[in-house]
Amino acid sequence: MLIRVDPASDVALFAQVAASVRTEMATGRLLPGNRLPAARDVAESLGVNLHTVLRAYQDLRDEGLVDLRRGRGAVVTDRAADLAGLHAEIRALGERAKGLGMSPDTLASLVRESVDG
Amino acid sequence: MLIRVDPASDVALFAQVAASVRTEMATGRLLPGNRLPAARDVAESLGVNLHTVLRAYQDLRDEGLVDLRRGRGAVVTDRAADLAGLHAEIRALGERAKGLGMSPDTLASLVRESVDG
DNA sequence: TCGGCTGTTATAGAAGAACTATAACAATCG
DNA sequence: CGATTGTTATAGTTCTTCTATAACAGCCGA
Repeated sequence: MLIRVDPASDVALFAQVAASVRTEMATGRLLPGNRLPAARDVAESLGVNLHTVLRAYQDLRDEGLVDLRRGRGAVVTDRAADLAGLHAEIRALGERAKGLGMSPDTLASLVRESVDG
Repeated sequence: MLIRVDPASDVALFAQVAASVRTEMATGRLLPGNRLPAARDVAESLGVNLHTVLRAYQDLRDEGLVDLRRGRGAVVTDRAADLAGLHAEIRALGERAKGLGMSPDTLASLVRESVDG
């Protein structure tokens, strides 16, 4: 479970945590049934507050990617497999964009509007 | 030039303006050499502040998508064609994600990490 | 050249989001 | 029971966003 965070990024900390987890799911390093590390552990290892990590976990729950229960932790749901199914396509797009020198923001913005538009 | 803005969105207003412009580029409705509407006009028609629109224009400039000069306005650069080149692929990915009931945030997050990762 | 249009810069304030800190609570599990 | 885990509550600080106003400086057409 690799969770990276860049305090200098313009992306909010909690969003970076959630993004890290999603990527772990998409790449198959985090499978349905697996449990995420305890929020308190992640918070300590990243040097951020407990609530920052919990906010990320709750976002993932709202997306249906994890089940949250006190005492039990955060468990990856079957829906996480959907992310893995898109991984190859996403990676191909990312490589093309990178080859054009396109910024992450630019591509992410286009993709976002492409989904809700 | 369609520039939409949703005050209730969690995406910042200036980011929504920039996203609208990028989408116009990607779909070919805004071509290299075209001039963007004056920031003051956009601000008035959207009911937002001049600076909010200018922040969007400056982000687009930082991405190399427009040239900004006082008195002349914001002119679309050749790099905007790169966006159009990715349009079909982005649209296909967006449709697949939409079919899975995936949120714009989820997909945009995965794509963002796929570029900088 | 003049006048209007354009982005640029400066300043300031209000509002909201993000992050932190602490603490108590409640479900789960060994 | 006791440790672990997410949940909720409260509060305060910091940062970003958005607004408002005003003056400035480059560009262009008449």
